[in-house]
Amino acid sequence: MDVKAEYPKTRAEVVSLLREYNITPTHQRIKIGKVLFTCPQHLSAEQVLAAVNQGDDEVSKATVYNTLGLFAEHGLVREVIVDPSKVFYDSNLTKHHHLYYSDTGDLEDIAKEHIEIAKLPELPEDIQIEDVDVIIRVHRS
Amino acid sequence: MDVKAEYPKTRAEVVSLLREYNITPTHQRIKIGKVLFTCPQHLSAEQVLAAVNQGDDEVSKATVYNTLGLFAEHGLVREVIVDPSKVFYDSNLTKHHHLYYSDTGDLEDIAKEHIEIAKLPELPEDIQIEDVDVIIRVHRS
DNA sequence: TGCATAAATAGACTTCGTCTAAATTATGGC
DNA sequence: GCCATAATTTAGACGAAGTCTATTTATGCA
Repeated sequence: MDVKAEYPKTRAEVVSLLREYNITPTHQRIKIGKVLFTCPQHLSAEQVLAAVNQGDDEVSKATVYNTLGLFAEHGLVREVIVDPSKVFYDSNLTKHHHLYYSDTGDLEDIAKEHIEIAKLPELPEDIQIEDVDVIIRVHRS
Repeated sequence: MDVKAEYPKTRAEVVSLLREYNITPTHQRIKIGKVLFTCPQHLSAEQVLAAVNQGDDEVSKATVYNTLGLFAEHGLVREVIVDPSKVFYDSNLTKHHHLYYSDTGDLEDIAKEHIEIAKLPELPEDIQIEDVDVIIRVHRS
């Protein structure tokens, strides 16, 4: 199920990843993909925008937001909603959970092996589960 | 551990609830408390602001935000971060989890009995857990 | 190459939330 | 009750994240 987890990804690898997920590879999308898939990480849209535009203005704000939304829709990145002020895009394609430091805003992965959900509620037939997010909110004492 | 779960709460009950949680009861805080504790519910700050100011302007925006933040700090309400565009304040004081309909934005409670977390990761000594949030994100098919 | 469609863009705009400095209200000592 | 002091509230300016619109540019297919 999990995608081949090799980082960083070359331009060609990003292109095939996009194709695999039915996303037409364009100049901008590849650029954004290369940033995201440097390593498994959590980036905000603003951070991606900044990273992509090192030096010259190459990709517009609208495109970054559109692209991240598109990637998330197609399952290429995961939206992580833990910070009330911004959403993070997670380029770790394996299933996992999150540890959030509310004092610093740091976000870390927790491998799925470390959390076991033994029971889930039964849901009506017509309901599709998108995700089961477990977020452990902590702070340093 | 769970607080007496009676809704709606009278003015006097809200006042003692505030006192119990070491919050000086003021006119505005009581008014906001009465809105929140009408029943167990999820309200955004904007919704609380609107509810409190039915008719005349009685409580300012700044006070609503300050008060909700204060209530959350003291454990009187719980901040629920599921919607990237706003935070919900949950007046259900019992432990529970959440079901979020990403298509409609609806948020429902899941009683803690329906989800069992069998294993949690070990965390460093100096880390305090604030909350373990489980959010099931769904949509109607 | 030409045409139709998809994608990208600048920048105005919206929304949620924060901040500041002033005004109001409560509190405690006398 | 009266004053000093502290706590709370306030209006409205401000900020940040994200959306929208109208236009331009790129892409792909015949």
